[in-house]
Amino acid sequence: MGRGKIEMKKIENISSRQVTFSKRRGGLFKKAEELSILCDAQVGVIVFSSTNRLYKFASSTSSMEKIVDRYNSCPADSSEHATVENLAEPEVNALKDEVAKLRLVTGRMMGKELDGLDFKELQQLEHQLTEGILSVKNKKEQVLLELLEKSNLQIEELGRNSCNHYPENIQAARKSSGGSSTVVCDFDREEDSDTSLRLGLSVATSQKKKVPKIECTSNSESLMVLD
Amino acid sequence: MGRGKIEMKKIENISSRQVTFSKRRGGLFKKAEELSILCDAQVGVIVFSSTNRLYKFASSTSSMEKIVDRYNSCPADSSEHATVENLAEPEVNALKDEVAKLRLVTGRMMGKELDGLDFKELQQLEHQLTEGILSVKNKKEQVLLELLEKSNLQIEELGRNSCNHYPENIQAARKSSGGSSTVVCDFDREEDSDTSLRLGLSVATSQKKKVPKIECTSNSESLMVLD
DNA sequence: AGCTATTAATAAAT
DNA sequence: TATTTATTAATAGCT
Repeated sequence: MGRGKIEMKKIENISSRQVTFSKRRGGLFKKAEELSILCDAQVGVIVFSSTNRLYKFASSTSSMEKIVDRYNSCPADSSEHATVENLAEPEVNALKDEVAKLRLVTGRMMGKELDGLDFKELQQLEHQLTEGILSVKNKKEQVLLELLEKSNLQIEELGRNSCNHYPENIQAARKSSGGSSTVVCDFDREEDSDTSLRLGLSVATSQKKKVPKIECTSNSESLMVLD
Repeated sequence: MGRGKIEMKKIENISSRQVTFSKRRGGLFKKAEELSILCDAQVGVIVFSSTNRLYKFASSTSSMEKIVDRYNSCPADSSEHATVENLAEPEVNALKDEVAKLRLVTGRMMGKELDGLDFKELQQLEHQLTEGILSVKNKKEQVLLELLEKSNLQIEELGRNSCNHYPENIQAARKSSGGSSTVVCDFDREEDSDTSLRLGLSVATSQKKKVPKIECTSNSESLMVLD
């Protein structure tokens, strides 16, 4: 597409290589922008020249940081290189679509990828989150009450085994365990190793890739891990 | 560069948008590869389709991970090859696992499947949801302010075109558009055809395919401005 | 998925 | 380095 074809190999003449680099870089970024506009896609392009200089493009509604974050939160991709395509398997495609959709949902619930949502959709999302919080708070209360009950039984047990020391405390504890009395505690301090992993909430704050196998608190093997 | 020019704006017809997406994505990746070969550059391209699927290209002597790492720490060099990507058959199983995990996560964020979480995990989940809500609220505010700005420009325009009727209203509107005045509206009524689709919140069902094209933005007749 | 008429990108020249 | 122009390359609309 010029005065003649050129071989697809590194251009040895340095100055013409630099000229071609400038032109084609511009062309590539233009193509990237057109793709993002025409097809409503989020596109990021990173180029390091042979002189180690950085050039980048990010589609206008986004930023390279956002795109890289999103990329980092998508470890299992379809990875179609310029070689063989495995574009068959409708089942696989359906699964990939499902994964992409679910990723988007979790991302949005964590407050990411909100661009492009209109007001009503944001309102609905907020409503969803509010309901989620309510359920979580109720569950927390339930868990706490169960813990309290267990503790009180233990106390009662101990008290019984040690010849009735502190009978009045047992009574007080027992009383509070049943009703809807206000429960206060200080679980909020987050020494925080990485519960998010065990919770399955891998937020992908940029360049997390390694999973350093962190053990945190209690037991609950029933949790799933997003890795 | 086809049978005719096309406007540079989002292609509304879904199937032709998908066709164009495929073709141009291929073209973009090809251009990226040519640039990397001809000019000895390191090139990475990340594309998220409007259906939220990830596609990427990394120049053959590199990998996206390396490129992103290099991007994240810019003043660095290094330019040697690395790992190759290979996709296997148990890919399907991996995808199924992924879907299951993501379903669990979204379910939990919507307040379901909370059994088995301990107190600390619930606390963390609640924290996550709270942050999500905060982001959503901020986004909502931003969207509203943009709508308000648009409305006020429109009002100003109308006022100008109709020989200065109601000049005092124009002033009031103009005044409120700049600051952080409280904005109240009633978007909550949900005649709702299927916002969940565009929101990406249709989690469990998965067999929805139609996209009913909901328009809710811009016109903003339902916005009310106080003070 | 393939097939052309066209437009767009660009190699070489200036 | 910017502009011009002859060619090749990409692709929009069809099928």
